[in-house]
Amino acid sequence: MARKTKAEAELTRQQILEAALHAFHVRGVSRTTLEEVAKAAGVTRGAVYWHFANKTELFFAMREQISLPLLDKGHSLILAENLADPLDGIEQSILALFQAILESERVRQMFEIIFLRCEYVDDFAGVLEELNKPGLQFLVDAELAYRRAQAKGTLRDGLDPRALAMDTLAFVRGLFHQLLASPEEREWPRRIPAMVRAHVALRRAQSPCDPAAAESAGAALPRRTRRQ
Amino acid sequence: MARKTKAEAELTRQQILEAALHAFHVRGVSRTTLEEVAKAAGVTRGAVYWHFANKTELFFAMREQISLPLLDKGHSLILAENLADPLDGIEQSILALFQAILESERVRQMFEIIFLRCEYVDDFAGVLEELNKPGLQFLVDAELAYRRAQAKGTLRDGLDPRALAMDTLAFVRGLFHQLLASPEEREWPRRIPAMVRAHVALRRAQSPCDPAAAESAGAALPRRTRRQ
DNA sequence: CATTTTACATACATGCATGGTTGTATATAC
DNA sequence: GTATATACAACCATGCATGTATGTAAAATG
Repeated sequence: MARKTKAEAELTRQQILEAALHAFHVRGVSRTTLEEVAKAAGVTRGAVYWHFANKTELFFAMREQISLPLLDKGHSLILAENLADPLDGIEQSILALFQAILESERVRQMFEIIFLRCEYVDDFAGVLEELNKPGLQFLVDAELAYRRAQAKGTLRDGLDPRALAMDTLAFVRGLFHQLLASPEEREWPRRIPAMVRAHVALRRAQSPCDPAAAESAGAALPRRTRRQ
Repeated sequence: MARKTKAEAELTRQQILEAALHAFHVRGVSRTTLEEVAKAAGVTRGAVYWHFANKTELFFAMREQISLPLLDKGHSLILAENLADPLDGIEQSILALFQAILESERVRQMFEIIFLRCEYVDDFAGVLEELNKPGLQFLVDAELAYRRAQAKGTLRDGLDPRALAMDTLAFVRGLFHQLLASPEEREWPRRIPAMVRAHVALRRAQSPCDPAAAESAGAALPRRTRRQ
């Protein structure tokens, strides 16, 4: 057919990416055919091969487009300056991540593809390291946040920031997978914020030997009003 | 060729399962060809099709054979009676799970296949529910264990057993995925037990206003001697 | 000992996904 | 305004994975 203008070409590129997202989500990465992607995007395989060298590059492009903004936001939230309590930064960044998944169909589908509909071998083995990088970044950021909280006295005594960071990372990752593995559960929007807050609350300092304070700080489902 | 005796047939069945484990691990489930499995097992595709209807059934059989014993062991450990502290049951069952992965190549490969080399669509969508079942079981068991600890006074005050169980499940699942995602890390054998013990230690009761006790109970890397 | 069933190996038919090639009409550069 | 690069569509060749059908020799059955 006729040649398209640059803007139109970019549009079909986006349509192909969007079609790939849905196709990968429904059929899994390896079973999806570029023919399916093309048809869903309203083009032929020729167009797909024009914009992307092969299925692997299409996958990487799709993933990158959706995940990069999320990582930036999380990183900036956790280490936000001028926080009354650095633990709030940890709490907020985790909450933001899960809210993004709960609110955006696209984001959730992308993560479902990455964690449940992709086989990490051959070309895709490299993605694993990519997936670890945000985790390592969170580990560093969280440890620093915990250390700041320790300095400010908002962290419980006797806890090691590094160990806490690893524990929190495991918690986030696990909750992540639980959410992705059972997306039909309608309680998540209420349950997840409660679990995240309970997780952080376990680590907050409590006035020693003050029963009232201990109760509010250690409660499993604290109804604290959000700061900031 | 010649017909084999029943014992020999069972042996080739096991060889096929073993070959499938390795093939799935190296090439991913969807990319592995039954021809590859057959060749690795020293038979032809005819033998594979004789013992298993198709790749899906082969996958299920492989998974079931390895995972069933693990689930039984974990369940019995967490709810073991006559424990001085029910929290030790939680700790021990989690430790046993990770030890199984760290010690057995077969077990680790099986989990890597399940979590990193399989796409959960079509025939395999049902596996997701299977994967959730152990989690739900652990949730029930852990909540009960936390409740028992609460009754015995070994649990910190102000904590909700149900919320704790969900938190611990998320922690275990997350640590699980971290371990599987970076198996080359040689520190896991030391790090994981420390993290598990630190996780449980955060929830143990501490004698209020006793600095010495608080320090030992809340320490991030407690060197407690194992009970039982 | 005759019959049947078992435990495979071998061969065949089918479909489909991939990658490459070619064609082409138009936007863009000069 | 001409030349060239662009943005695809259409066509083709190849290979490979699956499933099934058939062959077969020995074990199991009675």
